[in-house]
Amino acid sequence: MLTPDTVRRVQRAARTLGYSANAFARGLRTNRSMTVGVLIPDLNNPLFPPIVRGIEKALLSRGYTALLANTDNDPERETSSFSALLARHVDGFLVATARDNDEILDEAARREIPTVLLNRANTERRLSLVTGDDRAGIRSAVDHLVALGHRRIGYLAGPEGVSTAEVRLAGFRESLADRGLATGPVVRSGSFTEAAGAVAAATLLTQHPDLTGVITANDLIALGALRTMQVRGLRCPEDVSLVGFNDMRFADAFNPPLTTVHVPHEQMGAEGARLLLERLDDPTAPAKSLLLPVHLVVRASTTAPRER
Amino acid sequence: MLTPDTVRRVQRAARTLGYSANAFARGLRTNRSMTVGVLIPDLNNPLFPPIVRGIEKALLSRGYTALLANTDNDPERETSSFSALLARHVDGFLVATARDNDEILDEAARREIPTVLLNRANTERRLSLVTGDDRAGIRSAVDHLVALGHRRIGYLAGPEGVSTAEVRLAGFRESLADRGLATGPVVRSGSFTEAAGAVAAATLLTQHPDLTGVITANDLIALGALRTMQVRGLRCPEDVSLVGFNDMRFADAFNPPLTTVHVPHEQMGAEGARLLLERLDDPTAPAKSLLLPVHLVVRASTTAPRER
DNA sequence: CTGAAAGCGCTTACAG
DNA sequence: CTGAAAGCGCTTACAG
Repeated sequence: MLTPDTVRRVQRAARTLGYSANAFARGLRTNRSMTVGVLIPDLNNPLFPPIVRGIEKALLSRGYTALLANTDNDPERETSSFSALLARHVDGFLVATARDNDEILDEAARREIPTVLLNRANTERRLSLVTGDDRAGIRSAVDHLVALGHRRIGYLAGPEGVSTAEVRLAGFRESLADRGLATGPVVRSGSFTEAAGAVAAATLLTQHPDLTGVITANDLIALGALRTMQVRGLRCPEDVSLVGFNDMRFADAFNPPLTTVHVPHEQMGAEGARLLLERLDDPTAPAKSLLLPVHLVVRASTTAPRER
Repeated sequence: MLTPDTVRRVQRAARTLGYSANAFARGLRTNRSMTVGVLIPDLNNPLFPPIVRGIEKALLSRGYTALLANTDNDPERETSSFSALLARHVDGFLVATARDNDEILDEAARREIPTVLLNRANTERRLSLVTGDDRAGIRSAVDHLVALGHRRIGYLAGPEGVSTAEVRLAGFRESLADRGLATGPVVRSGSFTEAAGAVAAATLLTQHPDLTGVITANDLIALGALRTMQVRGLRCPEDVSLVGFNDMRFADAFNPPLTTVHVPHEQMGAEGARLLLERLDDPTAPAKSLLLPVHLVVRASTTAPRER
């Protein structure tokens, strides 16, 4: 018979000696690793570190550790990182890589590993996910420009086949239609990067020199557009007003500070982790979609259109 | 007797069936996890994602996986993350958290877990490390301002007890002395952040309104200084020239684009991982210090001092 | 309620 | 050279 006192003394001894159960032996026996795989497409994009932070905070309190893999938007690295995580017996996945028709999602489903999507919409699968309300975000950007008096508004879209790009583009078209405005010109940026955004902006501004406002699918594309405008001697916002998306870190330090749609990324990570923990606790829990509210942050890159 | 052909067929079958050895069982037996713990002080600081990327690239090819922990510069989270990594039997540590007198380093040494420091100098321990050549970097910043004609140069230092802060500050004082200039005024920023940098810049510029040039211990502090100058109606570079450190992502997008010292962070991560792999392959390998070359990138935040 | 025993899936030292 | 056996350190089903 162990007295409570004995229990306490043993626990204290264990602590002072730095004992902790061997994770290998435990995992081998229980088939659980207390580990979650996190797939991030581009850690250098400032939108992702806050997501990772939210994830880590939510997992840590429950004794889980995040295994982070940065795929650099490279399908091959995505596959090999995914395999490495599988081999380490992660209990679940948080997936922020954004390609549609993703075979890693099929594989996770086949192995019945709980998976939650972050910052990307669902495809046909029944997976839990957390996104910002992209449609409402783009709508607030359109409303802002229209309220300032803009009527000729262009759009720099994200790459094809990426769900956030598609939702935001659809939101742009809908919002203009709802306002009774003709569909503005759209140019796709080849990727969510500054370089691709600069190229796309050059095309858009050359083909449509009459535009007074441009909305972009994310802040990096907006930054590329700023650069293109500068090269061409176009002033922002006097000649063209510009709106970004994400309110990523440093968007307020650009020249000019960028009007953009704020997305609560740290919360996104935390909520995603929480949804995953629910599934880990109860594998029969139903899939959920969480849509986080977003809001426009008005800075100096937008103003009323110049008279022409 | 297994023919080579049989071997091949078995291997193929294993591959198609998706077999991979159970990592728990292997770890239990071999006491190796093929896993490396990475401690990062602040993933939201753009200097760290490239380091992580370099680490991951170098580890992946050798079959190791990085377990990333972001400590938010919080000693408590550092300790708990470190314990979580220990419990997962990481084979080694890459440590970029920068507090001096770090008990986690003692603990790693006690357990004989190979450890490499990134972006921070050694304390008394005999550990391998990789840093940028901070001294030379600050010297190039001083030389640049002096060559432009500046004589009254101030310095915004990093927080006390952080090795990079101390080395760069010493470099500033040395460089001025070597140039035969009086030591310029120094104000410490409470942390390597924009907010703390803004506060420190306010103090420096109030106490020394005659300064024509300011060098900062990192780009975030410089960004805070830019903000303070803007609030006070001081123009950069016309009134005060400003130099950052790190050449972090987006330093070229600031207003004005920041003159700063470029540090090869991705290479830093990769070299650090390589040093760690050396130790893992041969625990008797001697400790090495790697000093990576840096260079000044001149942008629009520095110019010749105004006549007064 | 308690304690001994089996077994998770590997690797490796050892017998044949 | 080959193959069977032991054992890593846990957890848990089971006998007492």
